[in-house]
Amino acid sequence: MKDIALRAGVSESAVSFALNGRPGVSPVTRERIRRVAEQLGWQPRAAARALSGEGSATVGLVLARPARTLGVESFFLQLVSGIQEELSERGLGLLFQVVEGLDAECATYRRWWAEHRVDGVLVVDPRQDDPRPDLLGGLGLPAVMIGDADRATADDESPAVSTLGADDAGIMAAIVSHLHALGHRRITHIAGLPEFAHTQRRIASLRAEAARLGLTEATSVTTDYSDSEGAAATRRVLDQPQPPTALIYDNDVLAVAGLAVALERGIRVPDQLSLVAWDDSVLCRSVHPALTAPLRDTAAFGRHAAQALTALLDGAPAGHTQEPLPRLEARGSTGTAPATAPQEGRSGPRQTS
Amino acid sequence: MKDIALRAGVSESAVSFALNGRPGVSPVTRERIRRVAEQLGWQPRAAARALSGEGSATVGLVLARPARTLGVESFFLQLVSGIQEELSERGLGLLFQVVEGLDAECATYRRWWAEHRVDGVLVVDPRQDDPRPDLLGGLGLPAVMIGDADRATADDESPAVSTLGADDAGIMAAIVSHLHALGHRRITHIAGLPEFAHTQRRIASLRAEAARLGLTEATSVTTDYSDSEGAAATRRVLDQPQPPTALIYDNDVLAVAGLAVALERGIRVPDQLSLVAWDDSVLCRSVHPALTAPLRDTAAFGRHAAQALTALLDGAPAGHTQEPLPRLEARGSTGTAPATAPQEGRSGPRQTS
DNA sequence: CGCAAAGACTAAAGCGCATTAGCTCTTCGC
DNA sequence: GCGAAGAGCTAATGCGCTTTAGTCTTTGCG
Repeated sequence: MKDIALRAGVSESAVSFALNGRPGVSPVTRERIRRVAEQLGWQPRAAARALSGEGSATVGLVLARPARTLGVESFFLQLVSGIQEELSERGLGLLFQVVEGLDAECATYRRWWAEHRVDGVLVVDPRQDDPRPDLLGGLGLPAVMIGDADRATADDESPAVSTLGADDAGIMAAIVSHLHALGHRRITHIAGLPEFAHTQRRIASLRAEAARLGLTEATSVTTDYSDSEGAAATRRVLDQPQPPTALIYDNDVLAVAGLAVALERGIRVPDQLSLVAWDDSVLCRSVHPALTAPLRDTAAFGRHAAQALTALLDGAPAGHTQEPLPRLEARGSTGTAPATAPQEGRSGPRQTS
Repeated sequence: MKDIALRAGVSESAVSFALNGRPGVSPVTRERIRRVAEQLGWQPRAAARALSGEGSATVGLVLARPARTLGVESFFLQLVSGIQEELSERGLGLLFQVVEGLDAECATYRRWWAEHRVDGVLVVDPRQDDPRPDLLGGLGLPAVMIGDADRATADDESPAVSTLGADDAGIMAAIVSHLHALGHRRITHIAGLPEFAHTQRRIASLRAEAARLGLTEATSVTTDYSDSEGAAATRRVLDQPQPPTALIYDNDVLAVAGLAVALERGIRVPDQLSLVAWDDSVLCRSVHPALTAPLRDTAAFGRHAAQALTALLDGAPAGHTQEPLPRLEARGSTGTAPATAPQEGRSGPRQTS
């Protein structure tokens, strides 16, 4: 910067003014300085900038999931990819951290805050009684809860925390309607981790929809999102005396694992059993039969989250944004329910080809 | 820090010395300062630290893949997870960026370097005639090429660039041996992007192994790693007059897509066709039949990469590390080759159940 | 014509830490 | 007993940028 000032024959302050669009330099001087800076390929040093008032030009994202379930869902990289699109435009960096649990996640926020390493954070996997909005609100660290949050908390206490909602209820309604229209009356929902708020919302939505449609046999079982628990839960459910004719899985991995169990048992999909995956992904399209799934635009979701955060960083008040309802793409894994003979024993599990 | 100095009754310098383990303070004073600092929950501000000589305590990782193939492989998140384990211990942050292409990737390195935003970078997907080692070497930005690199370049020009090699040749040899032992004589390799160095190495290794074993029909076709190209390539290969009896896929997504094609055509796996996936993942274990795959410890791979980088940051000379050869896990997708009747027309494709 | 106000620019302070030079007091060696 | 050495600490400087408080010049207007 000193160089630029020297070569342009002005003071360092003038350079700073010129390059940051501040008033105090004539248009002609400004242009001259701009040219010199560009010629020298100058870029402000991030640390210096951060030290003198500006933020760190970085937002944080921490992923707290057991290692076992990491890296299986397409969801996160898609989300991050969308987040980046928005952040890059604003010249913001993304500080990324993978940790084991919630405590470590909170510790990470505290550290980032203390070190002034990030200007804000994006928070995923909202939970029931989530301590994070309060924590972040208390620290005054701008944040966006991705995938909704307890509204009660969000409203009162933490004006720095925005929320971005996915329409879990709407999606669940669409799925259940789809299955109901195909004649399914016994539906089981293989859900994810019970401590996640969206898991609870989905479970509640299933119950509500079932009530609305008069379905008496619509239940949810929770898993840890891992393939092994997905397979185990599927086995358990299919072993019931009156197994369901349709299964709803909370993510693609669970669904694929479930599909494998069905194939392994010689159960024909979708003739004998219909499957729905909550998240669409390459996975859902790759397996045979392809899995019916809601077509969420995850990258857009990430983009919107990043937008909500940048708005917050610009001083806008915290708010709530709702994602539009995605379309449910019917694929090969869902079909008309098998003829409902009252004595269902024969079409149950254990049909080894 | 001023606070700490005040409360401990010493100067700021003493605090700095004490907290950074520098000589110049008595043990008892040091302990007192430590206690006060802890009590106040003090953390050095990252920007200030970076400004005064220290590095930015951050390393960068940029992912340059077409959006289509993003977020499908478990590989990356696993890798990142391993990287983090190592970095966290050293208090280093990970700045993460997703871009569309190689040019954007290089631009990102330049910007990070100019802004002093990172102390070093981890580079994935080495390519043929890769411009990145030279670029990074030229900038003097410490870097680790993950998954080997052109040794020629690495040796001479860029003393700041280490390489971490995966034993592609060894894995390919193991796979081919496995298939050969099962009686397979016609093998096709559905590879990834041809511009990646490891793709070329795998192709070359297949050729070498085939020559060694006297296989005349061992070929490779390249794809962009996407499920659609994986499926398309599989169809094309199976449509040949003398289709192969075994397919080797360069990642899990390709393999799963290929498996779906086989199932769709009613080709029994592994009775009529054996499949091998290069990367193991939940995916490979979830589908039915489960896919034979080499059990690479991807998290360890990431850990080692991070270790190589921290070594570099500590001033160690650049070097090359080699990952151990992973074990090939035989699963349901590989079996003995179908009886090789000279007239093979019947067991070809188009067997609709 | 004189004075105020606006415009263009510079000097200097400060952000929070690390570091170097310097200062004081004790201890040791001869 | 006196100088040197060293331990324990403080004062001051600098990192590269932003920003505030000026300085100087020009312009407008009564």
